[in-house]
Amino acid sequence: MTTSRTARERARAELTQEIKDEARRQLAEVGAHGLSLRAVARELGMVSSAIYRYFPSRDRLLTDLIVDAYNAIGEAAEQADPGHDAAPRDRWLAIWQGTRDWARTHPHEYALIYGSPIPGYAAPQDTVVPASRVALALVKTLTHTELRNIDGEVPPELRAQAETLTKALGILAGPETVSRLLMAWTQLFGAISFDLFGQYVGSVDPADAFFAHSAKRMAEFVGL
Amino acid sequence: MTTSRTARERARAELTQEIKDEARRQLAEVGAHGLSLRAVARELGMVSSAIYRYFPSRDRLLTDLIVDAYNAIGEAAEQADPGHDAAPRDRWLAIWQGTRDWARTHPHEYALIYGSPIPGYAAPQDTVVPASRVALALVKTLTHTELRNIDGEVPPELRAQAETLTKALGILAGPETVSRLLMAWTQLFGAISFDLFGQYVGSVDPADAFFAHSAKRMAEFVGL
DNA sequence: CTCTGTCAAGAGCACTGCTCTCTTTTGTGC
DNA sequence: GCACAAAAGAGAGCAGTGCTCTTGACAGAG
Repeated sequence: MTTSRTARERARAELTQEIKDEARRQLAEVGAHGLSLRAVARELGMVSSAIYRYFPSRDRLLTDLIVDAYNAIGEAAEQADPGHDAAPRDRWLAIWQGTRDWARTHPHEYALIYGSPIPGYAAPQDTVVPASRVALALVKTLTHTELRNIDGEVPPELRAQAETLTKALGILAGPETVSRLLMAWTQLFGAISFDLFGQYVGSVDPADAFFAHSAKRMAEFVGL
Repeated sequence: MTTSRTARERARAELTQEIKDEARRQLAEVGAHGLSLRAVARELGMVSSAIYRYFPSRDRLLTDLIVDAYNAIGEAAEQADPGHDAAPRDRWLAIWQGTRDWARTHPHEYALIYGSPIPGYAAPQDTVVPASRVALALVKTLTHTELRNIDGEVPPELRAQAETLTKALGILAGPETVSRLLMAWTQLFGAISFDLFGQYVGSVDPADAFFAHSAKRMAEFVGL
C-alpha cells in the first residue's frame, strides 16, 4: 500500500525534522563550531551512528540548516514588507528593519549564513535561490513604482553584469541604479554583520540609530 | 646577569613567534576551523603539551593571530596609500584596492577577523585599536583637504555618537558626513566579505568592476 | 655543589566525526 | 499468516582533537 509506505516516509521525515530542530537549538547555544552530532543524538535519545541514517555528515546537516536559515531570514524580510499599499520608501525601510531584527534574534544562524563559510564549503548552487529572497523583497519594492533613474558612468564589465540582472529580475532600471541596488544590498548585510560581530564597538556601539539612518540614506541612494 | 636572562627570554620569544608563524601557515591551508595545536607542534618537532608553555589555549593563539591580522590588513591599507602628495580621491581609491587585495591574498586570515567571531569571543578591547587602522587610513585621506560638507537630518543619538567620533579623530566634519564615512567603511568590508564568502555568486561574480565602482561612488558619497 | 625555576616529554582523559558489523524492526509479496 | 528483504537502531572501534597532570632533564643563582 502507498499508505504504509507513506507512514515510513512520514516517520523518517519527522525524525529528520526533529534532528534539525535539535541541531538548531544547540546551534543557538553553542554556535556552529560547538555543534556536535553526538550531543544532538544524545538529546534525542538515540545513538550517534543512527544520525548518519538521516544525514551523511555533520557538514551536510549544517548545509541544510544554512538553507533553512536563508529561508527564515527571507521570510522575515517578506513578512516585514507592508505590501503594495504602502509607500515604496516605507516598504524599503520596513524590510531593512525586519531583516536586522531577525538577525539579532538569531545571531548564530545569521553567522552561519553571513559569516565565514563552513569548511566543507556549502554548495553554493543549493543556497543561491533562498539566499536571494531578501534582495528580491527589496527589489520588489521598486518594480511597481517609477524611481527616478540615475545616470552615471558604469564601466563595461559592470554594465554587462547589471544588464544580465535587469533581465533576470524584470526590473526597469539602468545599470547605475542596479549597481546602486547591489551596493545597498551589501550595505544592509555589511551593517548587520558589523553590528553582530562586534565591529562597531569602538564607534557606534548601539547601532540602532545608525542602522535606521543608513536605511534612509540608502533608499535615497538608489533613487527611492 | 641580565644577558643570560635575556637569552632565555629571547629563545622564548623566538619560539613563540615560530609557533605563530606555523599556525598562520596552517591557517592559510585549512582555515581557523581546521587549525590544530597538535599539528602545529608536530610540524615544529615538539610535543603538543609543550605548546601550552607559550599559549594557554587554542583560542588564545587564535586571538593573537587575530591581532596580527588586523595589523597586517591595516598595514596593507597604509602601504597602498600614495600619501599626502596625491589627490585625496586617489588616495581613497588606492586604500580601498589595497585593503581588498590583502583580503584576497589572505582569505582565511580575513575570515578570522571579519567572519563570524571565534566561539571564545576574542576580547574586543585588545583588538579595537588594531582593528581601526584601515578606517583611520581612510579618514586621514580627508583631514588635510576640505571636503564639501553635507547637510542632512541626523537623529539625536546618532548625532551624539558622530560628535564623539569627530572629537576622537580630530576631523572637521559634520554628523552627516561622519555617518556617511561609517557607511562607506561598512560598504568596504561588506563588499569584501560578500565577495570572499561567495555571496556575489549569482549576481556580480567577478566582483572587481563592481568593487572599483563602489569605491568611486562611496568617495562621492562622503563628499570627496 | 646544591637548590630552584623553566621547559619538554609522555601518558592519559573526555570528547569529536565517522565507519563498520550486528541485531531488531517494519512493511510487502506470496 | 508467513517468509523475506529493506530500513533503522545499537554498539564497538578508529583516528583525531584540546587540555591536564606527572615525570625527568637542564640551566642559572646562591
